[in-house]
Amino acid sequence: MTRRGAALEVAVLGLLHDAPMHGYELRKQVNALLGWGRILSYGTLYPALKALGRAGYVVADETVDPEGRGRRPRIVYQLTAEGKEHFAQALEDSGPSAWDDETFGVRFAFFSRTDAASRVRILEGRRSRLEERLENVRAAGQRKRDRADSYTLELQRHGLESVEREVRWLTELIDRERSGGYPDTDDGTTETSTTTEK
Amino acid sequence: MTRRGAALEVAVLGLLHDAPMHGYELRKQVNALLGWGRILSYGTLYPALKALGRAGYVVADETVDPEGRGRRPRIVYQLTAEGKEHFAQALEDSGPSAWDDETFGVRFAFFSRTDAASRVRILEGRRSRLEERLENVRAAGQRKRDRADSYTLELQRHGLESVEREVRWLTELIDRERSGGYPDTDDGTTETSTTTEK
DNA sequence: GTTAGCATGTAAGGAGTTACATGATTTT
DNA sequence: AAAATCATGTAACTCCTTACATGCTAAC
Repeated sequence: MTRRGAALEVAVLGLLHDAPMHGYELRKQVNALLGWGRILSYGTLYPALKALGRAGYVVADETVDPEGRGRRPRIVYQLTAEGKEHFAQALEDSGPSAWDDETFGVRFAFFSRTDAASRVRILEGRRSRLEERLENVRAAGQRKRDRADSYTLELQRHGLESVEREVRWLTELIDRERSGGYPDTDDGTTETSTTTEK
Repeated sequence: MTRRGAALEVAVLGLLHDAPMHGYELRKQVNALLGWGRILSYGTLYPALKALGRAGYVVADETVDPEGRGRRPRIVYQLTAEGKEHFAQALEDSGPSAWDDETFGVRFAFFSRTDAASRVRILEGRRSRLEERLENVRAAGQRKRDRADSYTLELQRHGLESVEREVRWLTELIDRERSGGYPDTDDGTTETSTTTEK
């Protein structure tokens, strides 16, 4: 299956895994994570939270009056055990859906919770995806059927360079992963045992 | 107005302006233009062409049997006078909608049909948009409420560098536009000094 | 002769935005 | 006192993808 809208779900689950939060705060964190232009609206977030609740992955606690004052009660969401389980499983998925433009960033942001083997698979998958694109664009550049004024060419040149740059970045990261450059994840949630065989 | 789905419309109109085409060919050209990942489906293209037809911007000619052989008739679309008019007007729009991630590339691709003043406005608008983003991300980096493991940091660093790189690219292009055989007209936005600090 | 590419569409649905609606709290 | 920001949602709509449906033509 690997549904398409997985990016938001993973982001929300991951952030709530870090710490329980209410919607307003969550939105800001998600925007920082997905960031770079796309801004998540409440019209997406709240329904998504409800769906996550129906699925049993989060629970909504209406925290009344945090400190003694008459503060408006805010609805704080937190992960259930099922939610943690589901998140862990989502992080294991290192297939094509993890290489998408939209998804990759989020998956990368939670790499410290992802096992090293999956990390390398995702990075390599992403790299081949980009190399494939380069291949196509370069091939298209050969056969001259397409429009080729100087601006289109300039745009293509810049795009090509950007992608090449990201490929080099990925290569560096892969090398670093292989040589164990990153400190190993040691948060409490080390898939202690039993869990999740497919 | 400035509808959101303008990118596809401008792309189609612009490509048909270059030369009449049938849908299948058009799709490939649009993909080359919008390219870099997103692939346009027929489910989007054909309804869009119908809508453009209803709006009076294109006409569909069913070319029967191009050469003598019993070839399947293909439906060739071409711009009407209204379509050309509408396209020209769309190219004049150098407001915020032309600075979007999705739109900017398409608008840039048709710069050779855009007048020089609009070109500069679009490039500058795009640049300020990106600089605004940099500002926000850098500010967010200061206050340490957000998650900050090494991977998130690495992602942010790379994103920052990419955007900075695009800003430099835009600056080069703007300089080139200004010096490129264009007498310094009184286009209102004279920031001859002051800029680029900060 | 069968696979790959050419060619044109429709129907259903997903993912998200905008605009609407409402009100409390904090800062200036 | 006003403005900004906090806080939570709903309804309508748009853009686009996926999957379906159909059939021709070129190449291997």
